[in-house]
Amino acid sequence: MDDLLDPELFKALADPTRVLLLRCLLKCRRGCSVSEVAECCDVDFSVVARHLSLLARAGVLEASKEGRTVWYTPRCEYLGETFRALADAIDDCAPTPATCCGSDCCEED
Amino acid sequence: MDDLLDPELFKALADPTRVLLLRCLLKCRRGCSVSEVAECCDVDFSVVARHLSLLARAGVLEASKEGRTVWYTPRCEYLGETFRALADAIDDCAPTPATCCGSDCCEED
DNA sequence: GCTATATTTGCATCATGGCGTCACTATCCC
DNA sequence: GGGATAGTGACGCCATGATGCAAATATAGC
Repeated sequence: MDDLLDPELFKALADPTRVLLLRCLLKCRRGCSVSEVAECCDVDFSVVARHLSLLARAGVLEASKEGRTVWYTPRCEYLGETFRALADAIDDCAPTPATCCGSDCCEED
Repeated sequence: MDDLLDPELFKALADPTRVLLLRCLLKCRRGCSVSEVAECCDVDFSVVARHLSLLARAGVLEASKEGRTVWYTPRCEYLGETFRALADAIDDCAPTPATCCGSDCCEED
């Protein structure tokens, strides 16, 4: 759980522009170059390039350079697994019949 | 998918302090007051109160006032469902055999 | 080498967000 | 009512981050 609730991943997905770009790439169902993705929204090209680079660094996208162009692809498998594991972990914390750890409930491991 | 990839939810989970508080509440497996949660970390009490309020506004926590104290509980069911639906939606976008929409791949609905 | 194309990087600007302090409100107990 | 406790709200400070522009880098084709 402590690994799954990773602020860094959420930070990458916390910006509307980045989410827009990711949605674009997900719908695309194939690798897209920076130039292609940049057509999704009307921010500057350099901004798109930076956002994609950040998403790749966060593990959301995979980047593969081919000549002058960089192809970005969503890491669907990783993302799917991560969010599903997170969902499972959260479910495990669901309100069972009064399972309370008492006053030490706030200790970190 | 467009609803599931919600920057607002991710924004709420993008701060390390907030994630710490949420982890605390998840481990707790019961409602906690602001004061209790505030013992998790060493930021100011008012900061914790603000973070919890924000998490509640984002749908991550549920708040219920009882006298002077406010009890915060993680919305496990909502969160579990949301992340699982997100995982499913992402899986659906996984690289099937060369399913490409051509040059219009970046259109928004 | 020269030029065009694809992307990255540096810089300045501006907005957002996290934090602490303090004042305020609400509620409980005497 | 008066004092203590629980939480909220209003500021100001500071760090981070999103953006656009322009220069720099990398690579392909000639």
